[in-house]
Amino acid sequence: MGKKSKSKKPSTAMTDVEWVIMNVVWEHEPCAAGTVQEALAETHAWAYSTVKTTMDRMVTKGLLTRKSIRNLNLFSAAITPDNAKRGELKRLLSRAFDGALTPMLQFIVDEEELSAEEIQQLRKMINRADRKSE
Amino acid sequence: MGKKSKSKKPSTAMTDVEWVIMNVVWEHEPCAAGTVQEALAETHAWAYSTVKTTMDRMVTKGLLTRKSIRNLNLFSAAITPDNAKRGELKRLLSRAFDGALTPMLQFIVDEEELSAEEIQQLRKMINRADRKSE
DNA sequence: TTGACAGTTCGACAATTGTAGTGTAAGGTC
DNA sequence: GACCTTACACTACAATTGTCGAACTGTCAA
Repeated sequence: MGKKSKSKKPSTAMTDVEWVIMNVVWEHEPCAAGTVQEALAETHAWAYSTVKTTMDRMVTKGLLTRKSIRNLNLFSAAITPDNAKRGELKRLLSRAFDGALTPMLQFIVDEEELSAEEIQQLRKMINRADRKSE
Repeated sequence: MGKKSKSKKPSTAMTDVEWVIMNVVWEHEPCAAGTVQEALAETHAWAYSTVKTTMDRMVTKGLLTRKSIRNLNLFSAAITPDNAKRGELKRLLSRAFDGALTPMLQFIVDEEELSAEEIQQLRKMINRADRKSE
């Protein structure tokens, strides 16, 4: 079969806070809690312990993995960005669009008032996908 | 200006359970908690009080409105399906795609392996949107 | 009037989430 | 060796969420 075998893990749902942290981890992994906290200092004034606690919990949930070297904790993502996105998309799809993709696309196209440029790009994407799938 | 003035209310985020209930309310509003509970009996074995409590909380959150007649509570949605979808989409967008629409569309087109038919439909949507926006 | 019902209100409880303080162990610096 | 800085582990706590049971209250028919 030509299908890529994708997302096996249900990629546990993430809260907003977790997404914020996850995004930083993807960018810096493997990284310490302090690194993440500093990276977020501008946008989120979270105490070190807040970040750390959340990250520990994310390990428990299987969102991150931890590797301890001496007294240093290095965290890495346990799921890929694509996996996470896929999960999120799927959740949105089933909650709000009864699981059907086309209506969702319809909604976006109708509601989001795409700019001419966006439309252009989208058209290109489609052509590419089309060529690939035939 | 030509833009429709849309979504003013931030349409509070809804949990999964709330979405399930909301979907039923949209279909039956105005309706009693019992109606909702029955409608969901097949898919979710929730006790009446579970449904009722959740709906009461949704009123507090501004997701539903309540009108009491005697000892009957009739609930209605305080937000439209479109509003809710828009909110959800927006949240997804900012969490997972850094707020950018095109990358998200890109992701969907790439990852979701659209069928030839879906592609066809999408193409149609775009053409329509395109014509409208010029 | 008395049930049988449908619907209501209240309170409860465990789990999860958002947020952070505190005390402690490890490592580098003079 | 005495210190200071880091990063850690542990604990805490209020708010929100998912789930109900129990007890109370209108209604309507026998």
